[in-house]
Amino acid sequence: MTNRSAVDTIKGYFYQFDLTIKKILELKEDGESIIIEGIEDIDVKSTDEDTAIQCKYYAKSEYNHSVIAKPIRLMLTHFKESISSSLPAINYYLYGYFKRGQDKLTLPLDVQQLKERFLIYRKDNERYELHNILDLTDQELETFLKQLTININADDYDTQLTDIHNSFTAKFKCSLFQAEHYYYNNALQVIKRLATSNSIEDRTITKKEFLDEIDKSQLLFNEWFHIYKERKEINKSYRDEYFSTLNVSPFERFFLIEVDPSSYTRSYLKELLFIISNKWSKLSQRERNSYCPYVYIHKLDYSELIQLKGELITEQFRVIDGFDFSGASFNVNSVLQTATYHNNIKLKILNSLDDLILSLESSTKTREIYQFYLEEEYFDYNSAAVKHIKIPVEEIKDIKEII
DNA sequence: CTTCTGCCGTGTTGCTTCCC
DNA sequence: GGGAAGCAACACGGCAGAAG
Repeated sequence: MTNRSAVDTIKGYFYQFDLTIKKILELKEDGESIIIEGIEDIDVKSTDEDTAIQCKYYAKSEYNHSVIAKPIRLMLTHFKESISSSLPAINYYLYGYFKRGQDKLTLPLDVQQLKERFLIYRKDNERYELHNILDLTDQELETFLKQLTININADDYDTQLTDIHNSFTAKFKCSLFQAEHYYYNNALQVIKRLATSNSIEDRTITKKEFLDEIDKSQLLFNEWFHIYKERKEINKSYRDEYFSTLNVSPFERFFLIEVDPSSYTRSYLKELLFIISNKWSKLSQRERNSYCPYVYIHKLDYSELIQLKGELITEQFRVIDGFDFSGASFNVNSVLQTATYHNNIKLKILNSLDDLILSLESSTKTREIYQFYLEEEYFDYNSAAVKHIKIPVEEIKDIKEII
């Protein structure tokens, strides 16, 4: 039970991030903006008005006046400050999710109810009346009520999240998978950067800036996305999306794998190569279109690559790399030769990105690139004819779970 | 309905280390 | 030796749920 509250607190945070994303998407004009943690949790600056939004997520508790009383008093305090220094009026929006008890609050509020339920409170056995402390007239409280919106029937966590995913599919004309793994993931990345910035300017973003920033093929490693979704689930959804076709077509598949030199072990990589070869080649005698996959290993030491290939050959696992004899230069036709039952080529290893590009350009078959990267993408191949899937992973182990 | 609890992030304080 | 920079320990406050 030690981390019980932590999990719920994190869910509360995510609820707030999601609401932020939702509010940005709801902005009408490209130039309108939001501020994270400005006056309240989220401040919306649209052309005609400003709204300070306070967000509460109580997954397991019941609504009570006292729960939202504090935020309302904070809002009233801000209201008082803004009228006494004659700042422009802003709207206040209290957005909350509760398990039950919403019927305790009847809207709209009148001044008397506002005082009784929210402004009169006790602390350390002392009775306080905030409207008197702040010296506000009933007329002013009336104005405050006009600027205040309370919504305690907010969407629950999952509904709100599904909502956002759907907005992304509509806006970017993409699949639900892409909405979640690309746009939502990138959106979290942007929100995270804003939320952890110090200055108000850095916590501000316009709708246009936001949309431009999340609409990139580059997908960065994002620890928040990994909190939101367990690594295993992420791997499974990648697997379901890209690697679960039953009838594997005889395409030229290029697997790009990045190793982390600090944690590299040869046996682990070899195991992965065996898995790739096994799953993505067809070399039976009766197969008319036999084939095997290509592999390029990023950041692997050159001498280590030679030793690795040597070991594979010793173990009767036939690999080719386009170099036919000692001293030869890279022969693209050699590496492109069809793998068959008879020549028993199980894997084609490309030694460099240059060899990879040459092979991609010279092949006339259907080509697919699967790039697995740790922190940053390392290969771009812009061709409408070639499917290029980029998948961020944390370690080689993840690739095994995905393919 | 209020108070308590565990957790987290942040700000403060006072000390050490480093460089001039 | 003095001042600036860095760092660890600590306290504090906010959060949501649970207990009282």
